[in-house]
Amino acid sequence: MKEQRLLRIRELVSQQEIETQEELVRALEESGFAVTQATISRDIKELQLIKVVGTNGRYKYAIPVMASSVTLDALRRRLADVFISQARAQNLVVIKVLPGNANAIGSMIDTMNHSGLLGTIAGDDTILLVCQDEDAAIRLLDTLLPQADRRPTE
Amino acid sequence: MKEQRLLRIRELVSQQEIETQEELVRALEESGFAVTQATISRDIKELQLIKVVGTNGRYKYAIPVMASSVTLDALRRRLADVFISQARAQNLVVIKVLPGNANAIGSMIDTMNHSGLLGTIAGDDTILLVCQDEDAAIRLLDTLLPQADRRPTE
DNA sequence: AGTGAATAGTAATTCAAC
DNA sequence: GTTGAATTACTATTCACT
Repeated sequence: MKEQRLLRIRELVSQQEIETQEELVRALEESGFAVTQATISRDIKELQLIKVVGTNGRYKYAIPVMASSVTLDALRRRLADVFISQARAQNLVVIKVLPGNANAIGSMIDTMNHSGLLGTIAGDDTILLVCQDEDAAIRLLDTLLPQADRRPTE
Repeated sequence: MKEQRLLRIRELVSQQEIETQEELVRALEESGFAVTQATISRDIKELQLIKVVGTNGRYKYAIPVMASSVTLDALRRRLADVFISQARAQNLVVIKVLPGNANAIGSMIDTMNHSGLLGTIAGDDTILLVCQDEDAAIRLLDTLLPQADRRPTE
C-alpha cells in the first residue's frame, strides 16, 4: 500500500502545485489514500522531494531531477571521483578527468551558473572553462576543488 | 550588507552541515552578521536554497547545482523548448530536438534515474533512450512529454 | 528596500499502538 | 516496519518600524 502511495505522491507533485503537506493529504484522500500529515512528512523525506520556489513566488514540492546529485557537494564528489589534474592560465581553467567523463562533468559545471564563468567546452577527457577574468577563474577552481580535495598540480 | 550576507550564507552552507535556520543565525553571528531567523528565512528563499536529506538521514540546507533546473517541470519545459519529434519502437524511444541540444537534454534525462531507463545516447539533434521494456518506454515518454505538451508524431 | 519581534503556519518527531 | 495523535520544532509571514 505504501508503494502505491509513494508513486501517487510523485504523480500528484509533478502534475499539480502542491504547496503544503496538508494539501497533499487532501489530494491523496481523493485518490483513495487515507493518511495523515505525519506519514506524508516521512514519505517526502523518503522520496527526497524538495521545496522549491515556484513561479508565483510561493513554495511548492518538486521532484529533483538529479536524484542524489542536486548539491554542489555531490558535484564535487563526482568530480573528485574522476579527477586527474587541473591547470589555470589567466582566465582559463583546464581540468583533466578520466576518459569519457568530461562531458558529463562539464555539463554539470555549466549548469551551475557560476558567476564569472563564461562558457564550458568539454572533449572526452578535458574540460575547458572560460572565465571572465583571473579572479573568477580562481574562485571557480576554489568552488569545484576546495583545498582539502585538490591534488597538487605539480 | 545584505549582499555580503547572502554570499556568506552560500559559503557556510557549502562548507558545513547547516541543519536549521537557527544554526545559520549562529554561524552568521560568528562571521559578524547579526540577523534573526526571520531574515534568514527570506534569504533562503531568495537564494533558493533547498533542504536535502544528508548522509546522516537528517535534513540540511544545500545549494542546488542546477539553479532553476532542479525540477522535473523544468526539464519538461527545456525539452518542450527544443522539441521536434518523438517516436517509439518497442522499448526504444527516439527524440529529435533542435540541432546541438541533444546532449544537454540527454544528460538531464540520463541523470534523472528513471526506473526502467537503461541508457541514453545523444548525438547532435537525436536522443536515443533505451528502456527495459515497452512499458518502461511508454512511462518514460509520459513523464517527459505529458499529453498536454506532446505534439502529434505525424 | 530591509529588518526584528511576535505570531501563525507548517513540518518533523515522539510515543504508543499495531 | 508503518502509522496516527499529539507534540515539539522549525519556518514563513505579518505588522510595525526604519
